[in-house]
Amino acid sequence: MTTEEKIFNAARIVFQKKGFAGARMQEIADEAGINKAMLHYCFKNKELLFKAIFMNAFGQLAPQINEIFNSQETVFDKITKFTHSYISFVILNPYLPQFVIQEMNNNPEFVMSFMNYENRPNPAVLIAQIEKEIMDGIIRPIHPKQLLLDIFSMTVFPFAAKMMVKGMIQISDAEFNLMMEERKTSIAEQIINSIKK
Amino acid sequence: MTTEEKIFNAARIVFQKKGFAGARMQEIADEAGINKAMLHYCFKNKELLFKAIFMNAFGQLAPQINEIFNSQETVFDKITKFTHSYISFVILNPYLPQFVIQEMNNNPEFVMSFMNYENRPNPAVLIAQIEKEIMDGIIRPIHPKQLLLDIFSMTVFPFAAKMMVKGMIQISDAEFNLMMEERKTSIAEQIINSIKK
DNA sequence: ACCTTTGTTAACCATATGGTTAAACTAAAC
DNA sequence: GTTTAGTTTAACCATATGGTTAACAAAGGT
Repeated sequence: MTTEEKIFNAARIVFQKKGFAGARMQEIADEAGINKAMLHYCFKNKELLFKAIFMNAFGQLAPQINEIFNSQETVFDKITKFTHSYISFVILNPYLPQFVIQEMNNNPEFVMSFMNYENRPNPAVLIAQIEKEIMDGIIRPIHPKQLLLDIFSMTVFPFAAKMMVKGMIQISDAEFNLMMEERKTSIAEQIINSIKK
Repeated sequence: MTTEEKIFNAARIVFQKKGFAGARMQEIADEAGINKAMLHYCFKNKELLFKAIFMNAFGQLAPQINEIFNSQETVFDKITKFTHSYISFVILNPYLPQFVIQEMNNNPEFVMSFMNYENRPNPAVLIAQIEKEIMDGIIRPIHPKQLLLDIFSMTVFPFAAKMMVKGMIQISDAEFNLMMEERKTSIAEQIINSIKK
C-alpha cells in the first residue's frame, strides 16, 4: 500500500468518525502511521484532503443510485433493487450516510457547489416514470417526490441515525445488522404494498 | 432577556449549525452580543454549555414522543398523532434532528450516558401494543421494531438530511416546508395502509 | 560516480482557541 | 455616601492545531 493510500484510508476513518471540524491532522497521521508533514506533502492541506475523501464517498453512492434510477425496469423493480443494493453497500460502509449528511448540513455552500456535478443522484427520470405509471393505473395517485422521500428515508435513516436507533430500541451491533438485512426486502414490500393499485 | 438567556439562545444557534467541534466560543459570544468571558462566567466551559443546549434539545423531543407512545389510544391513532405533532414541532426547530443525530454519532460515550435518562424515548409500551394488535388480527404480522423504524425514518429523515433532500429533488425552503406539511398526513396514511389487515 | 527526483522526518512557526484574571462599572442595601 | 454584590469588559495566557522548512535518504537516470 502506497503512502498516499495509507493517508487516504486513515483520513477516511477519522473524517467519517469525527467530521471535518472534529478531525485532527495529527490523528490522521497517527492512524496512517506516518509523519504529519507527509499529509501536506501528499494532499496540500486539510480542506483538500477532506474534499478528496468526501468526493470519493459521494462518488461511490451517487452512480450506484443513478444506475438503478435510470434503468429500463418498472418502478416496483427499481424500488426493490434500490433497497437491496443500497443496504448491502452501506452495511459495508456504515459511516457514509451520516458523514455525507453531516457535512452537507454543516457546509452547505461547499457541497452545493458540486450538486451540479454530472453524477449527482438525479431522480428526474424516475419521477417522470412514476407519473406515467400513475396515469397507466399501475400506481395509486401519489406525489412522486413524496414517494422518493419515503424510499430514501426508510433506507438511509437507520444508518444515518444508527446510534440513536440502537439506543432507543436497545439492540446490539449484530442485531442492528440483522434488522438491516431484513429491511432489504421489508422496505420494498411495505412501499410497493402501499402504492400498488 | 437576561444575559444567560442571550447566551443560551446564541449557543443553541451556533451549536446546532456547526456542531460541538465546529462551534467557536467567540462566535457564540458575538451572536449573543456579549464578551467571551461572560460565557465562562455563566457556563463554566464549552462542554457544560454544550451539555445544557443538548439536554434542552433532547428534553424537548423525548417527552413529547413518550406522551404519545404511552397513551391509551390505538396504534393507528398513535401513528397519526405522532407524525402530526412531531412534524409540526420540527418545522419550528428544523436544526434539532440533525443536531441530535450528529452529536450522538460523534460522541457516543457522552450521549449513551443519559440514554438511561428517565425521559428518554421509550417505545417498550408501544412495541407490546403492536404485538397485541397483531395477535388480535388488527395489524398484519410484522416486526414491531421494523415498524417503529419505518415511522421514525419517514418522519425524521427529511429534516435530518434537509440539505441533501433539497439538493436532490431541487426544491426551495418554502417548497420543502409545504412537502413536510403534506407528510403529516401522507406518512401516517402510507404506513397504516400497509399494515392494516 | 554524480545529479535529479521523490519520499520521509524532526523541529519549528504562526495563529486560533478555550480559558483566566483583575479591574471597572452598575445598582441595590445599608 | 459608602459598601457590597452582581455584571461586564479588556487584556492576557497556555496550549492545540494547521502548516512550513530544511535536512536527509533512497531510487533512477545520465
